[in-house]
Amino acid sequence: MVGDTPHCDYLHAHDELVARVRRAQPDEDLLYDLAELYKVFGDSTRIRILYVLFESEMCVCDLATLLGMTQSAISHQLRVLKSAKLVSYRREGKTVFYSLADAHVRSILGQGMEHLCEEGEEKE
Amino acid sequence: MVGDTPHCDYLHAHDELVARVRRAQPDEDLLYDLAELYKVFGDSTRIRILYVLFESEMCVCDLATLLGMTQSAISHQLRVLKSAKLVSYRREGKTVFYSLADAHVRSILGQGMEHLCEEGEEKE
DNA sequence: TAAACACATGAACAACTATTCAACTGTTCA
DNA sequence: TGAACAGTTGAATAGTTGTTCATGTGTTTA
Repeated sequence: MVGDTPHCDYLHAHDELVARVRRAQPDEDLLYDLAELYKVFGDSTRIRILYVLFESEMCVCDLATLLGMTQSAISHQLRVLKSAKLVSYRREGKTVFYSLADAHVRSILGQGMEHLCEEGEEKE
Repeated sequence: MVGDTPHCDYLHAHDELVARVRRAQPDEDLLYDLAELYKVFGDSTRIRILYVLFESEMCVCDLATLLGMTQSAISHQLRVLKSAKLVSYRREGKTVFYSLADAHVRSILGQGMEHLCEEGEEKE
């Protein structure tokens, strides 16, 4: 799958650097899982759901109404959020209430928002 | 595009909540951009690139060697990272060195990793 | 100037993903 | 029990995306 990798002429000059960096890399599987986690945040429907739940727990139907989408679409996305452990839920009769799973979700969203809002300010 | 949205029977009972939450929502475009930002993190090749740059600035060729991929693939992904302002670069002769753009990138990666590593511990 | 090198880019293809539609749970209440 | 409701799920489809291959750009050096 890898084939012949490129090889810049002065790579040997960087050999030590490359080796050091390689040793410092986290486990490949961990990085894969990390990407999978961010992939979950990388959809505007899911982000909107998270931001609604940021304010209050809510049932599927109200979420659908609020976001102007079908229950089915919302439910599919909640499934993704649930399996990434970003939301939790409780059942109350026919209704299922979803809420944010933990504080990490809030802080991840916060960091991302900060990055967005500070763009264009830091070059001088 | 929206069609008829669902409407659970007791929605009227939640009207106030729904209205309050709706007012608290960030601008739709902002949430879209936020999702776009996370989408950039949501690919294992790009995550691996970021984690390499976490350790040291590096040229495209060394990145390709380190990750066992073609220059072209890396270059395409660097383009994505660049336009999301997650990496910056400097030219030195024929070579282009890439590095992490700012501290946000580090802290976003850190939060994500924390979330991953704490999974399974918080249920009791 | 021409060749060699590091990198960027456009088109094409394969793999993935979000939404829709239809059918299916599980709960309530008449 | 059975109808109505809230939510879930599977299959299908349209849209998106990552990699590859071929080519193009910009820099160095012979």
